[in-house]
Amino acid sequence: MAPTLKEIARLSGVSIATVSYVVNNGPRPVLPATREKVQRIIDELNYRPNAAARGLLGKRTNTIGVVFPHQVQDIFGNAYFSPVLSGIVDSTTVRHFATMLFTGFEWEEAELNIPMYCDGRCDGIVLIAPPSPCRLIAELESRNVPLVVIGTRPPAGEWSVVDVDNVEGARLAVGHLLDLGHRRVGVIGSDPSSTSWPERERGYRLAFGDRGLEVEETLVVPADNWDALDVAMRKLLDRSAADRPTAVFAAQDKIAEMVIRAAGELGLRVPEDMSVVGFDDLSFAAGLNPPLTTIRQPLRHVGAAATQLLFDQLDGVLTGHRQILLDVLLVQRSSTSKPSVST
Amino acid sequence: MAPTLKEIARLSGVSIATVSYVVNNGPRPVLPATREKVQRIIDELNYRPNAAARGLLGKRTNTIGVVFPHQVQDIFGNAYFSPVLSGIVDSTTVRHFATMLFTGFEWEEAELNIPMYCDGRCDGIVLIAPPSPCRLIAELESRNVPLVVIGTRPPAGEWSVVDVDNVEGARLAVGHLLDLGHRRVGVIGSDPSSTSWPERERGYRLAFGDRGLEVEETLVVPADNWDALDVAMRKLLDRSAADRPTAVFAAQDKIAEMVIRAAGELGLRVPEDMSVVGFDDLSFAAGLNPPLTTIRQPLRHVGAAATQLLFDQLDGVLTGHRQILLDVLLVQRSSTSKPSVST
DNA sequence: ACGTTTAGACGAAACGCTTAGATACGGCAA
DNA sequence: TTGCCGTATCTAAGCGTTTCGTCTAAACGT
Repeated sequence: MAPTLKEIARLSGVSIATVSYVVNNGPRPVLPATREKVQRIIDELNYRPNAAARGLLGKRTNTIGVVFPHQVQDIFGNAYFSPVLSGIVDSTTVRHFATMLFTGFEWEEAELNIPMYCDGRCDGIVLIAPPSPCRLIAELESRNVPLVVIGTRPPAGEWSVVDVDNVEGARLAVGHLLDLGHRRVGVIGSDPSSTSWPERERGYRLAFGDRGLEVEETLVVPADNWDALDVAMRKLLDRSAADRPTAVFAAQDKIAEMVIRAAGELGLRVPEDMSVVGFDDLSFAAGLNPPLTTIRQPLRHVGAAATQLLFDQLDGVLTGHRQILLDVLLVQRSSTSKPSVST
Repeated sequence: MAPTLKEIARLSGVSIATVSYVVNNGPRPVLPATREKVQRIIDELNYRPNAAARGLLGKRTNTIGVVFPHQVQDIFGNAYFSPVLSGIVDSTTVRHFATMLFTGFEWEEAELNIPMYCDGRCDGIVLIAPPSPCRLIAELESRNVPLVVIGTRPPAGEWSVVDVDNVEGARLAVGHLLDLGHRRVGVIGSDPSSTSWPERERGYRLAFGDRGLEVEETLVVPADNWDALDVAMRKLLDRSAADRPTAVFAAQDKIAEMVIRAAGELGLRVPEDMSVVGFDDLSFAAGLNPPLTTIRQPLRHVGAAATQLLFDQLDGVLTGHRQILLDVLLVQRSSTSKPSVST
């Protein structure tokens, strides 16, 4: 059985208060001789203060919770979640915090029951990509649980958030296509469960505006949900050569993959007949055929920044909410080229 | 702030003991009328019992810890760890347990300091692939922390373990090669930090024995460590055509990948000039060129079984240690074929 | 009508820790 | 000598639970 303060106190002939002072270095002075005597016993018994008892005092548990309320088969194979979590764990480990994982459940389940990360085992929560209007966030805030959200922006600064600069990323991606000489640039996207799609669409429009060009509205093809994507894609690609876009900005790498496949089925070569740009730079993007030009998100950094923000909140360095937007990078591979002259 | 038992008791006009009985359904009877009254207040305030306080009573914290004491860049990209963890999290979530993650540190660090998963925040620990003689395991056992180890077998049943049947897997892999008609079958392996290599070598020998064949000792090439692998590989492959094995069993997929590359550099085609079998069936194996014939480990299942074993221990269903060996599967892809007749 | 059982509720101890308040004691100035 | 102060230590309260022992009053058997 694990030794306790009382045990140490008994063995070293002092009170438990004194032992506590030794363990925590103060806040009261301890005679060096006493300190050393107590420390020896502590080392001998491999004593570790009980986290539950400490937590009970309203003190820190040195634990943060990571909540990813989605059901995916192999969650850790998930190309988005995995590097983000990696960034989080790195940061917490450095500070000798533990990371608690809550995942594998449906979102509704978490909304309904007050979930277990509200029961005081965590000092704070990192919530990854929750749907946007969200009772859970309100609940956590009302219980004063320090909270940082990744990827879901608040309508009006109601919570702290770390996200990637979606607008700028899309602007970069589409700008790249326009600068290559493309004019008929389509965009296809969908992501009802997150705030990223509208922003990426905005970036698309900005890229045109930057260059004094007009957006051709028939080339903007949002899909209400993931299933509607196939239909949307046909709508965009299955046209006469004149109507067809010469380049497509897919708002996610996964969609880009589908676009490339669909193009192939229609007998279009990428990039000769059609350029494709993605967004995310998930791990599979470089392995596509052709390797995908895309926007790289600094996902590990997103995780690290969120953790840091949470720590700042815990330390009281930061009060109120803060929004952090991380920069994004255009990665040029082989799925984009100048439009063929035959246009 | 989160509501407490006392708060609920005050609001519903009963004692905290009664509220506790309501929350936990017994073990003492409560008048239905009282129960309902209390329950209403509980629902209203979204009360959740404080985990720390419960933990303090020597009761359950409903948390298990997962320890993976290795430093990898993208730990969740790790093809072994990721599915195992996935299996663990699935199982814990079903039982409404939380999963605590300890990783990102060097093994020595964990050995030295008594690490934080010994401080009572977890009901039990799943330890993934620790090095074999291991102070930490002893420490945990001495503190009566329920423990299940994945992948590292105890010399003599000192701890509970879940592992894949390495012997049988290697036997299957090598048997496959022998049954194809290969006789000069090499084996190359290394994994000083785990117990799997010796077992896989044993399976290799058994496959020969099963068929009344003799092992050619010059074709058995262990490497002391990961760096020595390159040398070992040359030793095995860089020979005259007559001396060279016509097939190689690589004790890990990663090694198989290296073997295929090395073969290419020597001008050997796989499988025409040399067959290669791996072990693990990590996610990249199917994507190799050629797609790798290998032994599939049921990794998610390993995680799930370990968790179940831990739960059994927690429930007192199981006392003492238990060893679970999971079955393994030969996955035939294109890196193996009959030996060319020109032999 | 009496003691005995039982259902239902309460009071309080205990879990291991932190910390504010109390105490003991030696040294110093008056 | 007395009083005061600072230092080192101790005592004890309290964190939010669970649970055991106790208490009350109604139900029971005789």
